[in-house]
Amino acid sequence: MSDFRSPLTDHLSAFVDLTPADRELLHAAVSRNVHTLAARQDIISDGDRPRAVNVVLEGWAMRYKQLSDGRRQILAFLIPGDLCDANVFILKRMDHSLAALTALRYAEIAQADFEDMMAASPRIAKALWWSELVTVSIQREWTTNIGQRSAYERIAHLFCEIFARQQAMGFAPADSCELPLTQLELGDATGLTSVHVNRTLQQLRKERMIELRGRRLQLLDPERLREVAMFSSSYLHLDRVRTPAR
Amino acid sequence: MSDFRSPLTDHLSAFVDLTPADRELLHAAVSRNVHTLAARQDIISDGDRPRAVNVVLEGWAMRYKQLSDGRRQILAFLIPGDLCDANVFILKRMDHSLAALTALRYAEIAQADFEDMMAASPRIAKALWWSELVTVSIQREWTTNIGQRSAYERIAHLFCEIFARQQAMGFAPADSCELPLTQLELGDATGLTSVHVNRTLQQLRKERMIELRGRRLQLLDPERLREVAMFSSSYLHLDRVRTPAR
DNA sequence: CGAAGGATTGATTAGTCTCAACGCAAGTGG
DNA sequence: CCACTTGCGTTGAGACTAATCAATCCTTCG
Repeated sequence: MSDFRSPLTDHLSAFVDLTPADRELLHAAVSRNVHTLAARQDIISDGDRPRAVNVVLEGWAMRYKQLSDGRRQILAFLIPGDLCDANVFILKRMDHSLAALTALRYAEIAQADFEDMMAASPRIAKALWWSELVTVSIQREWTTNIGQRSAYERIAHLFCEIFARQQAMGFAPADSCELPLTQLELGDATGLTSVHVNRTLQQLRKERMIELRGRRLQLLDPERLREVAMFSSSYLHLDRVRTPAR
Repeated sequence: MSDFRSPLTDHLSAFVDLTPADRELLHAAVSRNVHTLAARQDIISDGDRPRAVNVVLEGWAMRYKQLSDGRRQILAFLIPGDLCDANVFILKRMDHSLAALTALRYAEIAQADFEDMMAASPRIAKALWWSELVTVSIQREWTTNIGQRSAYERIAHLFCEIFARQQAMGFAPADSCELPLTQLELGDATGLTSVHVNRTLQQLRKERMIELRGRRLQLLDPERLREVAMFSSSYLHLDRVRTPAR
């Protein structure tokens, strides 16, 4: 029975085979200090001293930066299983904020627990670093997305990524996935206005590539979507390493 | 006499106090395997298997991504002392490329040496992670820069960053620094065409904020430049302020 | 001296933003 | 249960930023 599954173990399993002991460790770490938060509340704000490693358990969160004149850039979407900032302790202050996008459940892992866990299991340590490196890789892809692609390609690319990540976590049945974002949020993530996001979505719909109802994204033609987005999932590094689980 | 100074020790000293033993370790790591490369040559290409941690010793390098249709996004500029990708070994394939922008001297640190060094000195380990976290932080700022700022603000911001980083390393006398980049490269870094970069530079010049001759950038009015760029150096996490090079 | 890469300029166009209004659905308080 | 509010999506017109295309000019360098 109890095999200690959690979003975190599922997330890390995309990269390494965890032993039952690993799972137990991770489960414990993620159970000690669980919080809930309403949508739109900050988990931690720009300028704060980092307290802990946060792990999303339920709901979506985001990383964002606000310019002095109010413009906001969303830097990342965090879905269940995602970690925020392994090793943030090293930095004295947050240079951006984390906030709940939906009602959120998340766990805080204290610095000491985090370090103990990495010391206790080389597999966990490796998986955590993998997760961290993937985060950076995604950030680079976002820079490229915003810097080089047109609005149309950009939204298509974001959708491919969001779908691929949820699929990797095993919670994307068939060709659809959750998308609990407003058009304003999509705009702040892609460097577009919500008005233009709206028109771009209409075009994607008209061309029968996507359907968007409620908080669900339906990919009607994933192949063509990936093509117009020039999407290749390699930057997500979803290649499993099979280390003999002992 | 030999106090084992190198661009790498200078870089890491922006964050921690290194002991003489630390410096010696770092110096050794960076001396074992030094390469030179002509401008425009790849150090390592997208899709390659990561070999080693690279450290820039002389000249500038860049991190970039190329879309399938040829568009290129420059993701980062690397100056002497900068490390490329601590722990890349964990990933199987590069998801972007590294290339020399100018004639380049760089060192390769083998995986084993890198890990030994981190194990041998907690200060070095911490400093290396600091460096890694700052890299990510800069990447997030670039996303924000491209996503939210106008061409004018964007170029101004990039210049502020380039200047601040060189100043932190102690090789920016007064209000000027190196800028060995073509307008095309500036464009690929900021998501603009070289033509528009050219016009934006003219405006910055006309307004007496910068001067740009040869491969040098002169800040005529750093204060105002920072203001229009909405630049705050906090994301560089230069917690320790360097004393000017002697 | 000629070639080549880079910078500059001009004219035109495309893509995205701005502003402003309106529609619709869900939630709230009386 | 209705009137009101609020948040989000949609639409239109017009303005403006940045891209495109195409020369031309400079500089550097072999």
